[in-house]
Amino acid sequence: MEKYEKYIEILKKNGMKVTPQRIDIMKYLDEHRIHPSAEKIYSDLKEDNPSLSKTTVYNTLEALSEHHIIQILTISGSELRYDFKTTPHHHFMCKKCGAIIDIDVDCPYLGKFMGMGHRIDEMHGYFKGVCKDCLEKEGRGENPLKTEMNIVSEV
Amino acid sequence: MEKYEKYIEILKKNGMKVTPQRIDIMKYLDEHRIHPSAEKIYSDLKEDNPSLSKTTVYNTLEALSEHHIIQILTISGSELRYDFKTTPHHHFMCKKCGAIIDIDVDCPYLGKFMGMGHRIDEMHGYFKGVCKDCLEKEGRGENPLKTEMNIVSEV
DNA sequence: ATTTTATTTTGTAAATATTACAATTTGAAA
DNA sequence: TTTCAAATTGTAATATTTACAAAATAAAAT
Repeated sequence: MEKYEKYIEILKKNGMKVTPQRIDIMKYLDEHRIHPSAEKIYSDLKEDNPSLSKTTVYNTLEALSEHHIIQILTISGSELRYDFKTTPHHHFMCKKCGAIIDIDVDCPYLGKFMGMGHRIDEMHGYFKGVCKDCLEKEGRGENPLKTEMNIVSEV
Repeated sequence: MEKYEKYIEILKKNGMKVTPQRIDIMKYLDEHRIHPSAEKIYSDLKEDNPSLSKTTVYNTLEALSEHHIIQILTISGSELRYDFKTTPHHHFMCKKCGAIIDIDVDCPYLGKFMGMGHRIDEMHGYFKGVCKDCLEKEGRGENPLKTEMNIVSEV
């Protein structure tokens, strides 16, 4: 029960009720930094808590993201992914195996956009391609990115 | 009818069969740079071509993106958006009205990440927040939470 | 111009992800 | 301990996208 203090504290600090389900989901996201989908969170947690409802998973993820405790990633396009880390960083997704890798960089353009009059709440930097492991199995192939980008990428 | 030459040329160059539906969809995307959803493309084109099938829209968008003639945006999270422009650029999405605005910047991190051995095919820079127009309405207390996606401005 | 053939289009049905809703349960304040 | 707003649960509904097979068609071959 000591291990849960961290999540209880976060919930209380955000004025959210403390429930076992919320603690479980936060703990899962904290300890499984693979940017899981709601389905994966649900099916994994369901093993130890068979009464868990999928709606609870969705409700909880929604509540946590509204309080900026977690971050929603739209990188996949077919399902949302969830990230316990909310400080700005980029992601790379392998289109072969679906893995999502963290990339720690700071985006220099954030401030630039503020001057345009819009309010910026989120920043997402996504790269997609084929990861090193998948490349070794199938060969490197060709990079379909257009010209300007390839120049930048030769660095 | 001269206007279609551009799209016929692109299709032929990519070894794709030329069909009226494909021309219509490419023309629509080219002339409506609001990053529309499949549903919007379908319902708008359906007016002049009532026999158009939604499956054709999805099939065509899939084929066009496989040939890198168009780009798929995952920015929304609830639906895919399509962009006729395939050269790298960023996007800003207003969470109030759903508008997606182009932002022309080069990402300086692509090269850095390619050094790690992965193959990078796509780059997506997404910013999210509330656009200038919605902020002004919000200030006057006139912004209902549920708004229809309105037309997007371009930068 | 006609025939042929592989591809595309179309409509329906299915799959997948997410949300709505109402009844029950529960956390935490009184 | 009581109270009550909020959370959980299961089911149903919605939304987006994909699967599939029959009909139509673009483009190549004749």
